[in-house]
Amino acid sequence: MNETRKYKTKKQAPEPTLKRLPGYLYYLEQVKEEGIINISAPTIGKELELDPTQVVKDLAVTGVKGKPRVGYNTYELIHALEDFLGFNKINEAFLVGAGNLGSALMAYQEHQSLGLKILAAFDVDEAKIGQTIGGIHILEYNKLFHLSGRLNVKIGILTTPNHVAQDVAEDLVNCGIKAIWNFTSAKLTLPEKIIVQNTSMSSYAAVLLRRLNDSDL
Amino acid sequence: MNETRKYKTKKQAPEPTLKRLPGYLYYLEQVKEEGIINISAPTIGKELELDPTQVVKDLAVTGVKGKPRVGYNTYELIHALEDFLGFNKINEAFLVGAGNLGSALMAYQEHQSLGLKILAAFDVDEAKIGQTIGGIHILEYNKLFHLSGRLNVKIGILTTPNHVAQDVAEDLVNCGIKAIWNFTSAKLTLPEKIIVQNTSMSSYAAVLLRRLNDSDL
DNA sequence: TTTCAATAAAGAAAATTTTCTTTAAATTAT
DNA sequence: ATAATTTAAAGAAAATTTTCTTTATTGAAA
Repeated sequence: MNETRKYKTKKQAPEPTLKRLPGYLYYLEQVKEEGIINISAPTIGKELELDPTQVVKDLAVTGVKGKPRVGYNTYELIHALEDFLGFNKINEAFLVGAGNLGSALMAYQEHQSLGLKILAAFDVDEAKIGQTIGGIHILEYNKLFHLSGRLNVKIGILTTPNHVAQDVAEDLVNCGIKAIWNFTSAKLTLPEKIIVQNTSMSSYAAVLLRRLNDSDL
Repeated sequence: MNETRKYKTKKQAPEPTLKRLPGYLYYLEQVKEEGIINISAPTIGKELELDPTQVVKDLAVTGVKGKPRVGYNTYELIHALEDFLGFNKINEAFLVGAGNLGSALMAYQEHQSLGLKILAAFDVDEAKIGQTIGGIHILEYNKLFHLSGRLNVKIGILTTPNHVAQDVAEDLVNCGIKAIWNFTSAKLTLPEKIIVQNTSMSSYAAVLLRRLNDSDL
């Protein structure tokens, strides 16, 4: 038994579960549109091609209880999921690196449904500074340090070239950023407390291409 | 024992391994730049914060053999990885949905290092048709059917709105597409043989936001 | 040479995640 | 009311992935 963790030992949800949760949320929103009030785990599982017990276990992390013979309350479940994931509050973020991928993410409106609000973007390229993409201003990189002092932004979106990623990440940490969404290929070495979410396109491409090459001999 | 698979039972690499491989590749390219000819698994592991035996197991899928006391040949390993992942050949793709995310991916040059070549993009929006982004032409959606007859494109990149994703995916399959890189939130129901790689930003956001909310109580 | 140390490879163990079973609860039909 | 059926929840088993051990090979040093 871990004495130091006697309280607050709500063992955090496993990553595979977390990754599936937005899928449930998206599906449930469709279901709600159809006016369905209650939905069972087997029904959800059938639609999303998941084991029904897996669905039950996944949804259990939100704390919502389903009723036997009835299922879950659609509305309650949606809210619990949004709540659990933090999608229904405004999660402010800074973005660094307004290149192709960066400006894409700025323009990508869908972030809003994740409650993600990019307050400002930063770049060192004079040509980009002053521009506005998707309603987000691109500011001079150095402004990051001033702005972060006034605002309490916790999320940094990293879309710089790989070779400056580590330096920028360290700057972000010094600016009080708690979590970094890393879109670069660089392996970031940062204090343990910092949450790093690596989202490298190449990982996905790797799986896709390999499976494809596997399939045709 | 599975008699039907006596030959060709090169059990395919596990997905976690595949997802790590591009990381090795990126790191090894840096190492090569520094003129380092041989590198050991423990060294790689230290840099990438991975267990050394995990590194050995991961790299073993490429078939490259390392030498005790010496390590792997950097050059050989890079090529084996590129080969294994299919990054060093041209993987032609069509993209459907030239919205924010779609045009971002078109502009995103880094795909080239994955050997991914987007031959053309398709959209139904008159305003977008005829435009060129990142050197890729946006064509009328219906042209997809003509073009696919002449070309032998196997990869489809799906960046449409969610509500048309299923229909477009089916069209792509009918056009001979073998693998779909799905950036939408829709759950695609397609023939089993079709390889679907779901890459939903919201899954990543979910993990990031949850971990962040976990950390500050 | 001969010994020693570092390391890849192969196999075993541990941890994690998914799937399977059982149990209990709740609604509907008889 | 009562029984039957569906379903969530909890626990067990299985599968997968990661980490740990052991073994054997290779190059360097004595």
